[in-house]
Amino acid sequence: MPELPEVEIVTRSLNKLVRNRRIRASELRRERLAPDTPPAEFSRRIDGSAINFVHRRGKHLLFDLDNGQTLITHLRMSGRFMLLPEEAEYPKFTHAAFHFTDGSRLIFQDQRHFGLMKVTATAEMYEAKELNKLAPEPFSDEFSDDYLLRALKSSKRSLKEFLLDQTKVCGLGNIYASEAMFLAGISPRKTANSVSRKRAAELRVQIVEVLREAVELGATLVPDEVNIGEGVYGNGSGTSWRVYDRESQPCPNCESPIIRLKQAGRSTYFCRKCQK
DNA sequence: ACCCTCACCTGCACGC
DNA sequence: TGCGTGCAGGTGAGGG
Repeated sequence: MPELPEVEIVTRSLNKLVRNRRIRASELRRERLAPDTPPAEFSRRIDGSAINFVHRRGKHLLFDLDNGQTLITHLRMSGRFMLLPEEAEYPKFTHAAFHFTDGSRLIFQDQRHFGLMKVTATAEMYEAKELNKLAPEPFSDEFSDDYLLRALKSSKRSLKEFLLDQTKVCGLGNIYASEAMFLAGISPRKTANSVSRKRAAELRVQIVEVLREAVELGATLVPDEVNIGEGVYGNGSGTSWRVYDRESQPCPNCESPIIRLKQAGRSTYFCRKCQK
């Protein structure tokens, strides 16, 4: 389910729901969920600790524990956390479970099995391969016009592919990449290094804006306390995208039909008239 | 570097 | 009803 805004909402929800709860026992039920942390080690590094704080880096969720360890999680396409009462059965595709001392359980459920976890020392977590190459956070000062322009100039790929590269811009996925390019009026087919300084500045503004808007919409939803982050995409009430998933529908600006194309095997949506 | 395809999985919507 | 096809919000690997 995740691009940056959804992960941000999940992070906030988890902080409200499980911060300070103590994990009596953890269960890595599917080993390949955490290829770098075998089940016995997984439990040894987690069990008995309390969750100090949950934060986010790019699309990764980070659970800081009070024993100096951090659980790094990526939801990929279909991963989700659920907070289950003591008596509830595990849903299908439950790949990890965290049993709290109060009897409740946080479980990680992932139909498509793409999600990933890893336990690392908190002090070293930003050196982990999952995090050490990520681009600056879009909401930080580091994500400046100069940064983006320089990154763009370093790449000959299409702008769409550039925006999906988490080492160049982090947090965008297939939906918000299309949305940001539409708002900035730039064609997804343009080469990254052909974007002018002026348009790069506009693109930066729109990337931040599209993400900020989505976080805000997500934050207005009544949180589902079992299925954490449920309904966050499309602000819970059907799609609200301007161009994404709107092939052949009228452009919100000029009414000409939205085009769908394939780039690197993935759908891109844009308006031929408004995006040059 | 780049580009492309495939792989990892399941489920759903569609057309026949 | 069933069956095949293509698609899905993410990424990493491997080959050219």
